[in-house]
Amino acid sequence: MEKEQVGTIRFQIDFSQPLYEQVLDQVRSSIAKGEIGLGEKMPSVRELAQDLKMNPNTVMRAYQELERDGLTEKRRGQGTYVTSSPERVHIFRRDLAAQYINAFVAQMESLGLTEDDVQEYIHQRFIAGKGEHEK
Amino acid sequence: MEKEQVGTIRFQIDFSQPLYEQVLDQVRSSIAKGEIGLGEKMPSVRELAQDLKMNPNTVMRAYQELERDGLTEKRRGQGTYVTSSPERVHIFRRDLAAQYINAFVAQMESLGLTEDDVQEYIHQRFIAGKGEHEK
DNA sequence: ATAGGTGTATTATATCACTTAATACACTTA
DNA sequence: TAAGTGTATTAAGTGATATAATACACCTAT
Repeated sequence: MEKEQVGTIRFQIDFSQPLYEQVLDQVRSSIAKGEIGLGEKMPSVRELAQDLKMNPNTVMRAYQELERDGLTEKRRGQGTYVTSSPERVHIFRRDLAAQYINAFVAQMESLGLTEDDVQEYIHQRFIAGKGEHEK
Repeated sequence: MEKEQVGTIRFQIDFSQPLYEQVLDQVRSSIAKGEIGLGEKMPSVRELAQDLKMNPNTVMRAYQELERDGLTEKRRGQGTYVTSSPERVHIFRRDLAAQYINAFVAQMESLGLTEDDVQEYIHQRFIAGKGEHEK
């Protein structure tokens, strides 16, 4: 697993998934968790591409999706900035969470599991995940 | 969405995901929910391929994965049968559920959500899903 | 004005996963 | 023997992903 720190953002890139998708997910996560501050300047397309050893077009694809998410804003000739609106981040988090949950519940139902089963599993899983940091 | 009934199994095939994966998931679900009985005979590779309008090789790929799951057994020259072992089905359901949950919890944590957030969301989602049948 | 940094667009090329098609073989049952 | 099983092989086509090489319009600092 490639581990790279670019500005405020930590990246772990591998080849299990499309590169643009990994960049997208990890920047989304950094913004959602507040690891990158609101209004902060993002690395330029070329800079990030060079640091992550990938093509500028690939990074571009992730950046365009971030703007569609409402998480970033482009300023012509200047660069890309994290949105200054806490609401935008909140809305994004809520929407994506809903999307993840729908998919997850569908998976659970396809296995014939009930809500109680799921709640219990989730609880166990969160307990198990305690204290696991930077493994 | 293509809707096909083949023997005891209902299929809904589209082009959003790999075909072999959709076949795999839907047969897994049918077995996990007990919609196909233990020991029951599966449609032959060629028959299912014809009914679902896809290539036998594609169906084969799904069938081989099903056997690796421990959900089916092949009898040379005869056909493919659902396993007669309830334990196998149980183990499969538990393992796959754990896998789904790990991925899901990772997604939730990447959005900075806590266990309480998740439990509440799940609860709401299950309530919302009540009464939605055969839409 | 110029140089260098922004995001963006285009064209070409390469690779890989997925899918289909056409056969062929060994096995089992009627 | 004939028909139906799973399986294997080879060839071909398609689309998503990624890279490479350029080019352009915009902004800012020198």
